[in-house]
Amino acid sequence: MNQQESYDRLLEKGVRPSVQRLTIMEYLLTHFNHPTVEDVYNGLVGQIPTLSKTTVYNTLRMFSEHGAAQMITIDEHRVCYDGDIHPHVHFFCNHCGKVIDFMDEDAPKLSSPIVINGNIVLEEQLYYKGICKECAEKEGIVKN
Amino acid sequence: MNQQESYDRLLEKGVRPSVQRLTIMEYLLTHFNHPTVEDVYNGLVGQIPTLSKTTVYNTLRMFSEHGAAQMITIDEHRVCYDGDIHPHVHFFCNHCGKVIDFMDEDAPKLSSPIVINGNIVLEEQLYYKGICKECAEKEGIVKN
DNA sequence: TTTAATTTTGTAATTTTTCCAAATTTGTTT
DNA sequence: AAACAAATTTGGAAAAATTACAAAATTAAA
Repeated sequence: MNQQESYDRLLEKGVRPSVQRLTIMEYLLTHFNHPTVEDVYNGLVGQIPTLSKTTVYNTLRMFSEHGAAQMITIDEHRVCYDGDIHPHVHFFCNHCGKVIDFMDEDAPKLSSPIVINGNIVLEEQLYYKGICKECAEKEGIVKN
Repeated sequence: MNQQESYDRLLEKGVRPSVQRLTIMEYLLTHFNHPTVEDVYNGLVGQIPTLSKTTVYNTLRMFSEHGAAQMITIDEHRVCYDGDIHPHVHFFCNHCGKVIDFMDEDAPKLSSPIVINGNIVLEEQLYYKGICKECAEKEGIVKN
């Protein structure tokens, strides 16, 4: 499916490909539900039985360092990742812990590294927190 | 010092005051360096020798739920808190892990809860990541 | 096809955070 | 102020997430 795309993404971002790295990237490019390390591991250990959780940790962190994926730390409990590296806003539901994309909202887009008071800005993120539609309906909060 | 201010903040945000809560709020209002639970605990255990770390965890989380403090989760390792609840941008240094305020930058300000696609937005945060001035100079990256 | 370099693995350790029941404190009513 | 109820705090133990690290496996280079 997204093998080629995964490969391209790694090369483009200066990440040397390997079986594990390609597979993990492919997972990100077919699962845009902001998976955690646990999710990625569980999703791939059937395919790569020897896969180590450490590898998933290292690889995802490395992807984010190379800009090949986005690290999302809104949830105080777990880090999750996003294969979509276009600027977009994230919404975190305080009730169910789900992260959803707000594509249509204005997201800050950093064209190139900027310097503010001597501090080098490499990345910016905007997120919202609140109660998602499903939870709001379930809880009977029902706001429109 | 900030006793009165601490007291007012708690009342204003609907948090029932107690010795521990007042002391913790006072700590936040005199230490704007984005302290972690650990920092707050260490800073106060001299004053309140029986202070429990659990209390600090519970209290800070509760403050943020009541809007009496901001919870910051940029650092994947530890949550930190900000007694400054005015909208402002945070900058996180990838090298030293420090969080600094960017007061002059445009921060998104949520006037009242808004609803996007049925999702209720209660809070929004914008942050930058990069390399702080000190680290940049130390590392010889020196960009201007 | 050796040798070197990189990557992966797996276990153990560390760190952060939560759980929970007992103890304490606070507030209320008499 | 004494007794009672409610809320808060405490501390130790447990859970969850993440990292360290050295050995094993894989890949690249010579």
